[in-house]
Amino acid sequence: MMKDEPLSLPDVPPDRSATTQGHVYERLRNAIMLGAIPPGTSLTMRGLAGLLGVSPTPVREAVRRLSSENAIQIKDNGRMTVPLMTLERFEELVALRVTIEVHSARRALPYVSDILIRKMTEIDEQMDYHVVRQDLDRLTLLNQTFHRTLYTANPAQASMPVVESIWLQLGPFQRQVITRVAEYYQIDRHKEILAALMNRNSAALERAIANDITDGVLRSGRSLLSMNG
Amino acid sequence: MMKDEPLSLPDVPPDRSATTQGHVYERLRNAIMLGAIPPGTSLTMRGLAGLLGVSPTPVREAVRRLSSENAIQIKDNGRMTVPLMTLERFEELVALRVTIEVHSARRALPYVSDILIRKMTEIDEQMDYHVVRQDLDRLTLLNQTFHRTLYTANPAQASMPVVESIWLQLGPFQRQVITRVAEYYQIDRHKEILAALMNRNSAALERAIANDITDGVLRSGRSLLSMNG
DNA sequence: AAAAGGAATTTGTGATATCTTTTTAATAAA
DNA sequence: TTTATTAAAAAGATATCACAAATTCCTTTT
Repeated sequence: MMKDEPLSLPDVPPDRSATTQGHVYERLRNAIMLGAIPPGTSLTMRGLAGLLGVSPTPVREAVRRLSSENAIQIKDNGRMTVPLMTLERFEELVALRVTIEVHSARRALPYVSDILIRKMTEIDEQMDYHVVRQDLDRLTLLNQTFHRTLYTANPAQASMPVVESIWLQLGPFQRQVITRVAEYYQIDRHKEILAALMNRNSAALERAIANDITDGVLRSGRSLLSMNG
Repeated sequence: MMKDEPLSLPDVPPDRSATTQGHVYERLRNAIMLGAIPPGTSLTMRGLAGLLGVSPTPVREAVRRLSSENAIQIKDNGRMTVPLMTLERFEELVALRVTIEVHSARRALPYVSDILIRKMTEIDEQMDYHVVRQDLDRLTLLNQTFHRTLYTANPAQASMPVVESIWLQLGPFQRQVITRVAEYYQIDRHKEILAALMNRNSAALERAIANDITDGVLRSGRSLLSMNG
């Protein structure tokens, strides 16, 4: 059905004492998140194993994990793909992202310290730097770090795994968006978020988070999907 | 650390053409959801494999999936447990449940048909029946079916896996709550939900869903956790 | 009797072998 | 040339094997 391609997966820091399975998981996750595996590509256990230089066993385990996060779809015949994006699915994912991240931000706010705001400000400054360099992969990761830093301020938080899963599902498609739509990152929105944090203003924070996601992702993604039909 | 126990996992319909790994997953998932595996119990791959009469390989895959759903915790040494519940974690999970289920209900409403309401009414009637019989396992499953039926009315819905994951994390603890707190199921709330659906009243629906979760789960769970310290 | 040391067992992890199903290819038929 | 048929290759799934790390249990020492 689909032409075979070389498909080189980006490297990942040679994890210290991690298991092979864990390393394969990180590697695949990173590749999916950054769009290195085009949605629709047919993947095989043995193919991935060969590509990564390991046996099928750890690949199988890593893939199971990713399928539980809905990052990889396992079809009836056992073959796997990164799911294709549709306009409907996209809008659902973005709506869910807004709901959960607003929730996470609201519940993190009481735990936000000046030190944390400082840390987030530094991340935002790094982003400004990489925006100039047009380093899209780095920007994607830094943007996630920015949000993650906020949400995990809440020590008992239970929503982070959910957020990560949604990021992962949006990732492969996001990459297409970013590549085509310049000025993707709405840095202004990050500044809004930081301002709301400094004022400990929950309503403003929720608005800023929602706007950050909506403006950055929704608008550009929507336009790309409706172009392609 | 913890005394070994027989630990018998409830049976599960001998899935038709499912894989061993899939069957093990369903079996473990069911056992966790229904509280058959006491939180804190130390589990081993080979132990589970022996218990289920299969080799360690499919067990490993099933366990990886469950750990991705945060239903099983894999410790540094590779040993596994069903995570213990704390008051903080509990409140976070319930809050997240409310947020996501309200979201899911709101987005499902436009797709709700009279036939769907009829189906949900029938499920609710089954619950009334099992409340009398005090069949707690059946009630838990029926309650989930009731909610799932609503949320999946939205054909593009992306939140169901998240909801299922939260149910699974709440499950083992829920079971303790149910066992001790009689009259757990607030059937009245289900009637409220059905009424809101019939009126296609989104605000009322969101209120009913939130109340259903809060009254049923939060109150009783909270009391149990504060009793135990 | 309590603590410490070390061997034997158990366990997680990963690779390999085997079996069955699915794909792919090649060949034959129309 | 297109379609069917069938044989070969590849792939998924599971059990088993091998190995290193962790745990358990027994012995020895204090």
